[in-house]
Amino acid sequence: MPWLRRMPVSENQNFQGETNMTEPVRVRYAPSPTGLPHVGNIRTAFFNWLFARHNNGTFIVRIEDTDVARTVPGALEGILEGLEWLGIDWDEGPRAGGDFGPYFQSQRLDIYNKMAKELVERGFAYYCHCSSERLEKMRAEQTANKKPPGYDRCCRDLGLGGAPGAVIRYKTPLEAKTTFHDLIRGDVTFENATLDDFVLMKSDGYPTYHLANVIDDHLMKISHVLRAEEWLSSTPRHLMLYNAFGFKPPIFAHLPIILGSDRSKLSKRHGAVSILEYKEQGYLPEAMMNFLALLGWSFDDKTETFSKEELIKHFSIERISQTSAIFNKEKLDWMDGTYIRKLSPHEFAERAMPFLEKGLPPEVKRPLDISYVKKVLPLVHERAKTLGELASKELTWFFFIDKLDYPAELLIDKKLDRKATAAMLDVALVRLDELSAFDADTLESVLRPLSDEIGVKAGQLFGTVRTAITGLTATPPLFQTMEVLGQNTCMKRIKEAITKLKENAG
RNA sequence: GCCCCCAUCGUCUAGUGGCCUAGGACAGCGGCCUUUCAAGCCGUCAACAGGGAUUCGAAUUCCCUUGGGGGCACCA
Repeated sequence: MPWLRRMPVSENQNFQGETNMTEPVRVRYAPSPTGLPHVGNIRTAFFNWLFARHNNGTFIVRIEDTDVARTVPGALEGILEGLEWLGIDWDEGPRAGGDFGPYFQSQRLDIYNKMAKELVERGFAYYCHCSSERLEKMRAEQTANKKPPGYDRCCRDLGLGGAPGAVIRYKTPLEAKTTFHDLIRGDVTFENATLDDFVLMKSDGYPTYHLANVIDDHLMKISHVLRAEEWLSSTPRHLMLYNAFGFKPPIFAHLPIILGSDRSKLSKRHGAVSILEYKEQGYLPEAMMNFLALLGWSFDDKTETFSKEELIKHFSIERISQTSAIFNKEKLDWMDGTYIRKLSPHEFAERAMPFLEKGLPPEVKRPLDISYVKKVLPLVHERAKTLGELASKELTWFFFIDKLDYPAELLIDKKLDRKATAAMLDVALVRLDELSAFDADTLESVLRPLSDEIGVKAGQLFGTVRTAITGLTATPPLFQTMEVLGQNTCMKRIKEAITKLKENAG
């Protein structure tokens, strides 16, 4: 009975990940509320969720709030908001409850305390009275002498008792190896001698991640631990703890890390790293989900588009890549564009509205005129990569603002001069004034022949009118744009353009 | 410095000894369409890090080198 073992093990430990499918799949996402929900973290949560859903298992959110100093107010809410935005729901955890709670580690302190003490009593751990100053100095010397930094085991055999300021350390076996089977990386072996006596309980009475995560994963009956690769090197420590406690370890799978464009771990300087930033920028959650799924996982040699249901259906750990992946924002943009284009006009309007309300200049009257917006939106639907950029100068401002701001030169075609341009607009103005209908077809039937009449190419005339009407050279189709803008606005803007040309003529 | 992981187009990847003169996608480039911009369609550029070994045969197996990443806290 391993539970009764009194001395640290010294024989080689082998932990083969038995895929015992008779046990229910229970996986967890265990964020620490120390900052915004990083896309890398969320991707880990997402893969856990996919694995749970694929196997009809349970997805648990557990909050690892054991670092009092680093806890950030609002971080927890942000993390949950990020999950909810993507449509990742959890069966147990904050707000959801469950039979294995509490799901906040800060509320489980007595458990960790009791179990850590038990480890001390049974000879697997010991109290350490070393001050942080001493440890810092020790580390500095080790680094200076190019030695691997690590606790020098000063208190290991002193048989010290608990005291204020003391910590509990694990008595790492000095010999032998720890081997385990990782579902993504195969067998991984560490020499125990390369591991130091790590801290289990901090002096403030909180457990370290190593202790708390092992105890909770066991108590919460976690079957598989899918976590980022940065945890790979602390897995042997966890295994030693499972062994010391006599717990059966879960099956491990260490996910590839997401990198920034310079191949280092994705961080702030690479741009947006919080999933909520993407929400605010108007990316579609379903596109984000699809994109994230393909960062480190693939289905076959050609499928790029997956609905949530398809992802759940096809997801498997075997198809997770072993290689870290660079976050390719260009591809995200493309994918988001494809999802936007698939939206029905109604749904597009529905989802775009909040972004227009937020992003259009303040002088535009709120609330926006919905029926007008619904006329504008189809013209920009296939041009937007995100909902957020819908409310940009380039895409929609000119539909809503009163006064256009652009240089007169923009009106003038390369092969024409200022005078000819003004003359062209003069004629156009007259023709448009005569119109009783102002729809795209009518407009084309009037303006297209006009170019012949004036002796310019259609594109030259249209280009100048386009700029006069929108202040831009790249816009949705001219006649449809004019139809939406209406006769009055178009006439007014052409007049303003003519004035602009004549004013600066000298 | 020590430990661990990884290595196919610029990027995400397919590829589990012969189907590979290496496939797809994004980006790039060229073209078509066209009133501009998009979208769409067609085409094109572009990779098995290097060296050994195993084998009739290696992107696929093994070893070494190199390169990249991660870890080495009273942080998670």
